[in-house]
Amino acid sequence: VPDTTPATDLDGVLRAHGHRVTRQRRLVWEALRGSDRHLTVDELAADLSNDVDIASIYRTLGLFEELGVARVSRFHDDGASRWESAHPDEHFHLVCTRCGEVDHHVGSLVANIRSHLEEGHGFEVADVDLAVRGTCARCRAGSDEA
Amino acid sequence: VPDTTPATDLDGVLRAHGHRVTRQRRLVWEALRGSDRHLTVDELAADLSNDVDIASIYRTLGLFEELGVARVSRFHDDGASRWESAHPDEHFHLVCTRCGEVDHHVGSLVANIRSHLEEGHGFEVADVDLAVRGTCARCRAGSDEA
DNA sequence: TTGATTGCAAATGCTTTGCAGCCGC
DNA sequence: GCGGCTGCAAAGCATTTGCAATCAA
Repeated sequence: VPDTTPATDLDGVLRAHGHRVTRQRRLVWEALRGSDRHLTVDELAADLSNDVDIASIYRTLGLFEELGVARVSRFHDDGASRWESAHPDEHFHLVCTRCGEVDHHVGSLVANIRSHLEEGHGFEVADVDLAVRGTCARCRAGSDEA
Repeated sequence: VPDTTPATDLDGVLRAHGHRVTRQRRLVWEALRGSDRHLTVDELAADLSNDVDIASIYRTLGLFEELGVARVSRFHDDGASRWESAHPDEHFHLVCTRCGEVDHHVGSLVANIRSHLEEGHGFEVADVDLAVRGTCARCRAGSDEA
């Protein structure tokens, strides 16, 4: 299910902030958008192995995050960050500890959290990062993927 | 505000699972419980510098997590894990990106998330990890801590 | 042309691991 | 005494950084 995100005009965003449009940035962007999964830097590097150096991938992802077009999470305990292109709908992550799958769950929940905190506690919410670990329906049904 | 957590019988928990009670495990446990903050391993190591080797701190924390008496989070983007003794009330973390403080927010929200997912989606929830980044009320009031 | 950006390689920092000696049981 | 634990030092990995060459504007 590639091309999850509505077409973001990467070139425009870059130029609007005074950054240059480079082949590498376009490639990283396409790799991010072309996947429906959360990608580790290693996975991105594998995709782009001969085209973009891993150091540039890191720098590019950092820039994308700054520009608000990409998002990181660290919900796996293997120490590796996972990236996705920024999604317009706020969502949270369902992490299955059995099969490793990470699903998005879109709903009003994140908005509820925001307003709850803004109104009740004077906390100005910038970013809600909600990860739920557990066992997904598929894994619960079939005992495992033996 | 030390001693946040109700007295957990560490010795009992360890023995119940066939682990040995050692001086180091007691010391790490006291250091964890004696702080109201989330501690990095470095901070723990500083507290216990001449008493417990850092490798043993890592191993001990891993064991504590397995036993359910300690909890890790990685909501700071500095790559360092932060530990706290397991709290009986489910809560989520308010991370102020201005002053770095991490507050707990206890409420029904986590329970809501649980039931929402269990009932609606067949997802068996093991662990809810909710981090909200933003600016705390104190930092919003006084411009900064200059 | 010019300075932002890249590639390469070295370095950093957190965390893990192998192993000999130690200590709880 | 036995086997689990610890300390020490040496890896392991993900990520960052210095620097000369490259390329977008």
